[in-house]
Amino acid sequence: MVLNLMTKSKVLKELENYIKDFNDSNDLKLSYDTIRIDFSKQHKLTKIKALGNWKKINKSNRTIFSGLRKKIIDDEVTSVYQLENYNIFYYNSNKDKPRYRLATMVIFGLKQYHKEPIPHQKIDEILSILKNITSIDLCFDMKQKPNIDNLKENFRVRQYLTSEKVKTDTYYINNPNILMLDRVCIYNKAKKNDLKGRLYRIEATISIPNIKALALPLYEFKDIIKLLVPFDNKRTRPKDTV
DNA sequence: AACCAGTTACAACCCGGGTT
DNA sequence: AACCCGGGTTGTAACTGGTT
Repeated sequence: MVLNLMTKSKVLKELENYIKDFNDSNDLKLSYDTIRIDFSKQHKLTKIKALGNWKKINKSNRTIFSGLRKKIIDDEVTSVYQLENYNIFYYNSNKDKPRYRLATMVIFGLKQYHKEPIPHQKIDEILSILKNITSIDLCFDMKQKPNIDNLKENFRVRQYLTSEKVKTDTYYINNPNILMLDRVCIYNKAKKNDLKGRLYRIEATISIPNIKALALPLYEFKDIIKLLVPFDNKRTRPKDTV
């Protein structure tokens, strides 16, 4: 199958414009790092497979599954495939048992400093086929150390412990009680990716029930960021944003 | 600009058989 | 038995073009 030249997919363009408008009018810098798309494989899979070489991933590979960032997915995932060496995966689901036709595409690592990003054309190709976005991760990067104590006054915050019960500087709000804002994660990005200097990331997982009526809880996310970062008086944005 | 009818595109649905 | 996937059909939203 010959891939024709594709223009940027409509859904991605609309999402980017939506975020850009918010950023411009709020003097903020939010970026999307992850895109997830639930889809039915029927009539879609042949086109998806034609995009390149898909490798089957052993389900016991924990690092891959943590990359998918979904709670309790083990039970509903039957198999995982990766597109070449890109951060592009789809996992087959058994949620619609006994039909086994649902899958979720996950494209992540779109806002990175230590690694070449996924070619934008690949993302466009996928979205031109699937024509939907089910959820995204938005992130806000900064050099200041986030003020977790301040956040604790307003939300139930959990500190991530390793399997040996060692405390880390990763924190979660697993249930922010905000419509469409499923989860917030705050972590030391520099440490995670072995970067020089200081870099912290605030990340929000946002579900998109209807891509045609795009309405993201961005003001709510901004309020959470404000709790974590001392804002400058004259500007609405932290001084040393990345 | 508003209306409608016919057409197109695609998601949703059921079926059934292949593979692990 | 659990998993995987294509064929075929149907419902419907989006688009097209002609008429008032």
